[in-house]
Amino acid sequence: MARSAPPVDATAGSALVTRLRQFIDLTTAEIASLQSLTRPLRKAQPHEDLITHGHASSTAVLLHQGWAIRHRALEDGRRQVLDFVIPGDFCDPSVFVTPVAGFSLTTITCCTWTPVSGSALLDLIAGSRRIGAMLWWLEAQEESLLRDHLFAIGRMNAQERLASLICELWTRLKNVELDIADGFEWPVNQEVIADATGLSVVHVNRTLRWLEHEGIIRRTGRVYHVHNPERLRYIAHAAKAGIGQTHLDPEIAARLRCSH
Amino acid sequence: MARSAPPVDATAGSALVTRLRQFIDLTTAEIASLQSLTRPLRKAQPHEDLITHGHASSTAVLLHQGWAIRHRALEDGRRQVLDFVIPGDFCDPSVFVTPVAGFSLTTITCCTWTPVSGSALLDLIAGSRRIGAMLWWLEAQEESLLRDHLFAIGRMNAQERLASLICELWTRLKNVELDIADGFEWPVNQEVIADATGLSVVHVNRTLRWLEHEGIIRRTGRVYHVHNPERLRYIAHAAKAGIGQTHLDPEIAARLRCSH
DNA sequence: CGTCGCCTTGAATCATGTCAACTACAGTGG
DNA sequence: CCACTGTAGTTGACATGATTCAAGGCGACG
Repeated sequence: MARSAPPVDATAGSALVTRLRQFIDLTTAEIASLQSLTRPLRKAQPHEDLITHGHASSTAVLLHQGWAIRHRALEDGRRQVLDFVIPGDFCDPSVFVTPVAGFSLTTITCCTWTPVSGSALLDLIAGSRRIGAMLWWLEAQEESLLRDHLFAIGRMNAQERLASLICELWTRLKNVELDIADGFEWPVNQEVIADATGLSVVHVNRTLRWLEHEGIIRRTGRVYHVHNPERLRYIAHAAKAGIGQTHLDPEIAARLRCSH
Repeated sequence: MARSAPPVDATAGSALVTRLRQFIDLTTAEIASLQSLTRPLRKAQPHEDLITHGHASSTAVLLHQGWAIRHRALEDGRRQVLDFVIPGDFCDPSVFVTPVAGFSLTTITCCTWTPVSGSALLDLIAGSRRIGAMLWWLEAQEESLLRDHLFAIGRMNAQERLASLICELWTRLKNVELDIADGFEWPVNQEVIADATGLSVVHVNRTLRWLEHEGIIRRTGRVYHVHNPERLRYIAHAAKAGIGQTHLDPEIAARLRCSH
């Protein structure tokens, strides 16, 4: 409530604002602050490294458009995709305190993004405690995703892993792209999915076909339609795991409202 | 350099200070601040929940003595240990912005710990930007561990997983208990290890015996001795993965030194 | 019309899981 | 002192989910 914010336009940088506004009323000043995180606006082609594993990375990355992955590889070719980075993701602020990146951040489609330096981050936080808390909250969400992912890979079988990954992405995308209904484009090949789920390409293929055969999802190229959301969530154990629950506590939201 | 801090006594609360002092020169004031995080001092028996999955948890937990695990379970009994919590671990500050815990924090030995509220945390940060950065750094380390763990479970075989877990714990313990040489007590049964590595108890047993048979480790009860550190690190791919690299960047340390 | 990337499928193989039994040891109560 | 119990570690035999290898299909592209 309070003073309601102006409608968000479709320019680059709106993804983070779109995402936050679903949970918090942002003031115009706050929106302006956040929009400052669109400068400088960088464009990247697919398969560009925005952060490289083992290299110094002095800035965090705010993604506005496109898809990217965070991943780490061994010399022998084995690779693990740690998570998928979609518009509105802030990846990863803590780079400020770590001298060397522990992973690579690589685009998989054309992207627009903004590098955010540690000092810019500190200024932003100093300027508004609420924004500081929001950033903190974003990072907590990211960590929560990482834990979900760890559980899935450690203790779930192929079907459950795929189901929970699809569930997760679907939900996250709905937070930043409001027009998403029952389907979304997942612009990655099955090798990437394999590396994300800790499975082999062949088995990912089989399992996707199984999900399709069961009428749980439909696929057209790389567009995934969730045909039976209930069953998908059931298989994914999403009631418990639930990224869907990642909302901001009303009480905390209220606290954010008080502190200026 | 500067004004050197007084020797740390062996009272509860020193674990965090010990850990930080290996990377940063702490002023007496800072040590005092950090020591304030020992009140109230709580004691817990083994198998007590300090945080319960799905419940509200309004405070973070700073562990002084003992071992704990963060874990999450499914109704059907499957469980994943997300990480091991040892003295000096701050677990987990972001609880302040999340209404419901996404995991349980359970002691496995007798512990001493301190609950830290969000406001206490904010006061601490407000009091000293350097301490704020240190806390941030601690959280970054924790996230880094989570990523290592994810890689291990997703892409490594049983031997590599066990090796990297042992490597990790050994290194972390050395940061808080300076008298550790080539061995440490790991006070968990093999079921916990199985849940941490995503393996079955039986296979954990076989793999531990294999590590022992190869002369890489020795075990006496739950005391683990690293007999061939080089080979252990080689198997764990620890050169790349390396928690060992988790040092504070000199440049960043310097920056911390400037900001008061 | 050949090549390339990706998806798909079958068959063989392997790492790991499951089931079940046995050992060792500590505690407890008679 | 013994019998009983429970927890944890250990081991073998077998089952199976997932990997690997290998081949074919299919569309995009030059």
